[in-house]
Amino acid sequence: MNPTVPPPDHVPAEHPRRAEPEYPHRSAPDRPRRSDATRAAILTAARERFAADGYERATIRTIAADAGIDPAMVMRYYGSKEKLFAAAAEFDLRLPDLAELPADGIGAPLVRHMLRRWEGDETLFALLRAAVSHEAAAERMRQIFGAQLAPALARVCPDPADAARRAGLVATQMLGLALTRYILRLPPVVAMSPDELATWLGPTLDRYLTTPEP
Amino acid sequence: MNPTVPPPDHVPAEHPRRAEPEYPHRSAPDRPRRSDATRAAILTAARERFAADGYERATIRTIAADAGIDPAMVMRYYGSKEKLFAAAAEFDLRLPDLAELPADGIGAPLVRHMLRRWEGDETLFALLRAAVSHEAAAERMRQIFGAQLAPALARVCPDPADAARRAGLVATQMLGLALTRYILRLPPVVAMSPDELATWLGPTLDRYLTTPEP
DNA sequence: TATCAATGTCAACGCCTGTTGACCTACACT
DNA sequence: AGTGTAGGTCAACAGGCGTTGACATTGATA
Repeated sequence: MNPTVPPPDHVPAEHPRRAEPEYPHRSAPDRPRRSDATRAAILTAARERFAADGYERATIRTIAADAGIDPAMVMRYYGSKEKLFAAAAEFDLRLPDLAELPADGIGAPLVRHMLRRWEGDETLFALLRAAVSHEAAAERMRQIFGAQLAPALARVCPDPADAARRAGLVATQMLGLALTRYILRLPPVVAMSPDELATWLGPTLDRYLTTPEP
Repeated sequence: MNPTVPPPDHVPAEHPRRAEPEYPHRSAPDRPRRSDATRAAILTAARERFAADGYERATIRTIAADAGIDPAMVMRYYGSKEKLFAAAAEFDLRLPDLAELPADGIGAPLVRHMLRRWEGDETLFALLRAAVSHEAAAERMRQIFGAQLAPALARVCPDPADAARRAGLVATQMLGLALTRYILRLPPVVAMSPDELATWLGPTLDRYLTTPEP
């Protein structure tokens, strides 16, 4: 034993093994990496699998197989299944500026926008399927609600004080639509066209947003 | 070899091993069995676990442990995890006769009834959590919709021809409420009282049920 | 060209799962 | 009293899971 070694009162640090190198010799840390294609393929496959199968049935192995790479690469680039999901479940509702719409007719366009968003991006499937039995995913949904939907709706609420409650009411209807149409696939809800749905649900949303406190 | 034995061209039947004995010597096949308490304990534990964890995270082993018995008993009495879920997910909405209510005020009582039903019986939690990533459970939800909700609502629809569509619209709102309040736990929705929710959502349901085709 | 980190491959680990078969125990009937 | 069967226990199986470590290959930099 060499008595000159530093005393062991320091933490052995994170011991990052071979996780996610830091590129210390590069000037721009966000420069494109040679592995970007692989990372993207993993993320795409992950979204597909999480969307189709939910969190627990989607496995690292099948995701890797879909992406045409080794399961170990998934661990290398994303650390764990949990973190892979967190990366795959990033989502932007892309809500338009609702103040530009006629104040009493926001509902129908909003329904149409959400239907397009659901049908064009499977990330929301992945999120909802996972959120139902996975607390981290549920937290992510609450976050999207609080950071994206609620603020956008607050701009068109007559009384900003209870804007959160009104946004919550809107969420019950919008998420219920997605659940019954895309996940449970209740036949009558599947059969209706986006325009029909907008016509029926639009006034509901308008009432939740603008009707004075009952 | 006895040549009088029947020729072997018959199917060896189901080969039920030791599954679910038939009680051939008893007169009443549905007489109470000595194992009824165990069966009930299994079913109760199964509902709790399926409700809390969803289909895949709920394991036969933990369910058996909750019930204080051996995992093999679960297999003996219910055959497989799939069949255990099918047994645990039996559900009756217990909808009242809606025709007895004032025709234009069905919505609010209906909301209150459904909230009571959700809070008093975890079976619906089990069903919804499982249905999102389990096709058999989704089919069960469609079945409850088609056999219980839709017929009850059809009795109060002005035009029975599109009663199914109106029931579908009601389902979007009711299931969306359950999803956001009990599963995702969106704070504003959790915070509202049953009466507040009935006041807000009641008119929505009334409109879906009674408004002329838009 | 030599070097070394980034990228990728392969095989295995420990754990947990649904399910099964062999084996006891205790009750209800004759 | 004796016997057959329902009820219950135990240990193991085969397979899948997330995850890891050792090793090979590639390509940009020096």
